[in-house]
Formats: sequence, C-alpha cells, structure tokens
Amino acid sequence: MQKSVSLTPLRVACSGCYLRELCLPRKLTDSDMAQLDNLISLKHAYQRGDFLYRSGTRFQSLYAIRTGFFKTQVLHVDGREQVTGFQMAGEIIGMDAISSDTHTCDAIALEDSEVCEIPFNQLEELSRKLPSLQRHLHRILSREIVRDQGIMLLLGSMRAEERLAAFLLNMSLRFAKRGYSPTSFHLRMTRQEIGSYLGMKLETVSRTLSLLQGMGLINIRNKSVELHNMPRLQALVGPPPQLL
Amino acid sequence: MQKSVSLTPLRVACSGCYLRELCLPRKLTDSDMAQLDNLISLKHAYQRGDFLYRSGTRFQSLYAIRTGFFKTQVLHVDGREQVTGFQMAGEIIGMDAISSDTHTCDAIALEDSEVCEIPFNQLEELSRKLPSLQRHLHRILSREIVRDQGIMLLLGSMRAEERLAAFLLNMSLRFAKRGYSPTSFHLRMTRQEIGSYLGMKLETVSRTLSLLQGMGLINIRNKSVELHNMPRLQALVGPPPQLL
DNA sequence: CGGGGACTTGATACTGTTCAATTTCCGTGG
DNA sequence: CCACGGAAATTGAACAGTATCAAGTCCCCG
Repeated sequence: MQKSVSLTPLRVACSGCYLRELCLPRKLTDSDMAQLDNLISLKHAYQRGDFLYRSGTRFQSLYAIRTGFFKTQVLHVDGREQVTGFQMAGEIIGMDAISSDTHTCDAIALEDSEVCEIPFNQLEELSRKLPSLQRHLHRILSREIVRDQGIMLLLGSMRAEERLAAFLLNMSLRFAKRGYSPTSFHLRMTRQEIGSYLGMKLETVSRTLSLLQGMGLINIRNKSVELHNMPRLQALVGPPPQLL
Repeated sequence: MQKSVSLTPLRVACSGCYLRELCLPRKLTDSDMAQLDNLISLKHAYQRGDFLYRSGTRFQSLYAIRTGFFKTQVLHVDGREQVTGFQMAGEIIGMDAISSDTHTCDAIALEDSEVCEIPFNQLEELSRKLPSLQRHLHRILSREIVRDQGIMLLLGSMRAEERLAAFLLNMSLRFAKRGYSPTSFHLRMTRQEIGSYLGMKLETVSRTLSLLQGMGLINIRNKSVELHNMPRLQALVGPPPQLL
C-alpha cells in the first residue's frame, strides 16, 4: 500500500493484503477504489479444516485471502486426490469456477483464515467501467494459467529433488513478497499434501527433504524450514525461470 | 453455426470454426457480430513447423485457429521441453501471455494451418461494451485453468496406461465435437511430443500404446488410431469426469 | 501423561527410463 | 516411379527412481 493514498474502507479492510493482487494502485482513482469497496463484502473467517467452497457447488464469487493459508484440490472419483495449489494472503482464489459457474475443486483452510468475498457479477460490471481493473482481472486469470503451466513442467519433467527445491523456492519467494523471511518459514501443509501437489508419495517427500538436508541445502525440523543455500537450490531446479 | 443467422464476414471467414469458442451466438446481435468482425484481421497461414509465436516475444493478440493443429511448449533452460497442450481448429491460443504482455511458451504448427488474429486491446475494448462477450472471454480463460488442472491431475497421479487412455479419449472428444469420427482419427504429433505432454518418454508411449493394442482397446498403426472399446478406456482413466 | 496422527527410515517391489538394435515410414531426388 | 536416406517408431535388456509395505519415533493436543 502506498503512503500517499487515502484510507478508503477497502484499503483499511484489506490493507497490505490483496490490494497487490486485485488493484492497480497507479491507475485507480480514489473514486474508483470506493466503487471497488462497495462490491467487496465483509470478510469471513474460516478455521483450520473448513471448506471455503466445495467442488460442484455453484459459483458466485471470487475470494481474496486476507490472512491465512488454503489448499485447493480436485478429487478423482476413485478417491485419488490431487492438490492443485496452495494459496496465501493476498492471493485470489476460485477462478477455475468461472468457466462452468460451478466450482471444480475444493478449497480448504490449512490454518485459521480470513477472506473477502468478491461477487463476480459485480466485478465484471465494474471492470466494464474501469479498463485498468479489467486489464488487471485478465492478468490475474492469465497468471493462473502460467502458474499451472509451471507446475505441468515440474510434474512432467522433474525428479523428486528438483520438485522439492522448486517448491521450497516458490514458497520462499511468496513469503518474501509478504515481508517474511525468505530463508526461514513454517510450512502449513503436511508431507502428504506436499506430495500430492508435487506428484509424489509422502514417504518420498520425507526422504527427499532429509536428502536435501544431508546435502546442507536446507534444515528441516517438522514443518519449520530453513534454506541454507538458495543458489544451489536454484541450480537444482535449473537456473533462471521462476516457474511454479 | 446456426442456420438462422445472417452471414456476416466473420461468420463466413470462420464459419463453423472458432465461433464455438469466441462467440455466444445466442446473445450477440448481428450488429455485435459486425463489431467483432472489424477487430479480427485477415487470417494467416502457417506451414508445418512454423512458429505462431515464440516465448519471450511481445504479446499483442490472441489467435483463433481456423484450420490445422498446433502444439504449445515451454522450454526449460537446460534444454528440457514440456508440451503444455495441443490445439485444434476452433480453439483459442495465446492466453498465457496476457499476464506479462510476453508470450511464455512457443506455439508451433504441427500441420499446415490457418489462424485468425484477435488484437487483445481491441477485444478488451469491445468486451467492455458487450457483457456477453466479456463473460465469454472470462469463461475461455477459466476453461484453460480447468484444463490445466486436469493435466496436473493426470501428471501427478496417473500411470502410463491411464495417461494414454485419458489422452486418447480427450482427442476423441475433441474430434467428435468438430464432426469427425470419435473412434478413428489421425494423430498429428510424434510419440515424443505425446510423451512430453504426458510426462513420459517416447519409448514408454510406444510400449504403452502397444500394450493397449494388445488388450484389444485400440488399434494403432503409426499415427492412425482406432478406439475399439471406449468404455474400457474410460474405466482405465477412472469413470466420469472428462478431465484433461 | 496418554494417545493418535504426522513423520522418518528401512527393505523390497515395480514402474518407467536409459541405452541400444532394428524396423518402418515418408519425403526427396534421381 | 522407384530407390535412397534420415527421422520416427518399435522392441529388448539392464538400470534407476519412486512406490509400497512395514516398523518405529516424534510431536502435538486433549
């Protein structure tokens, strides 16, 4: 949030959180912001384990995560489940449901969380009036596509160590963006959830983390991680592109 | 295309092709269609092997495939490549680039093809005026997200036979939608490209296809496939959800 | 302090990869 | 039209990586 702008209700309610995601501060006037305020309802609280939405239910709103941590997963008929993503404060969730007006995955809180609801019809209406908001919405949708492609690359062509290195670096990056340490953080999800996300079994996750620790790249104790050698983790993944 | 509507230039130029994707015939008036016409430029022809666009180049337009067949792939620095999708007539391509104004993958023609260019700025402008077009654009973007999640499920939790069964059924479905046989079609891509898409090596693709043939589910000779037992292929993937 | 879930670690089995040899297909030029 | 050559595809055998099964430990919550 920029210092100079006035504190509209939205800015206050969600200060420093999903403004990053949803708004283009440079292009939206205070009056525009006020309009955004109006369509974003009060925030809701969820406890660890609560469903934000379920696959198959009707779509009405996107959700901006104000605080907390979620996972999204698709359930395969035979019981197999695939975690499709982990979402943290400042991120928008629910975009998969636009195509069919029905949620195609479950969203579950991994810790106590607060979200703001954004009725999609109203968001569309407002974005017809505000080109910069429209553009930003398109960017957010497209970013999700790019993110998914990164995961496809990971799942399709990386080995266990590479996948975990990519995963840890991605978490690091996202924590850093939110002002937390990029080298020391707390994983909210279980080994099984990590494994589901990365396409491997929980035992392999555990083994591989121990391996990375043995190589001196990380230190992991339970859900607390410390990254000791980011460059070598990067090298494991394959240098530049910050995919995933 | 519906019989009753008049033949605007767009409808003629792209008859029966990407109207399915880009337009909502029921809600767009002829006058609306005329406006769409104006922003869609002449179609371009590409030969097998040509790039429609390259990763890293500037984004300006989406492309509607009128005829032909494309693949999209992301290149990993170390040379690894991952095919992220195969696109055929009637599908929209290039949506990954919206987020950063830069293409994030290569799009390459797998056979001689024609595409219509859709300047994205103009599409955004028009969709501000036509809510049904706006909604449809959002659906298309979201559908891409859902598609990617299906592939994540495939890559993350299926075995070779299941992946190939899912792949073949998906192709079948898409050919059928375009009026071709759902049980007998021609694959445009190589075993290596299939493998890259499905996260396996070309030898494994070949072996697994031979296996499915041995089980009497398909008949494959080179790039010509016949599906002999769709129900059992479905059962392999896991019953209902037509993912991928 | 007890209990159950999460996690770690080991031994073994299996799926898919790698390397290699051959065959088939297809476009090109004679 | 046929012959040639290179790419694509098939198949086999050995190997590597991950899954599976199992045992035991750790941690957190009540």
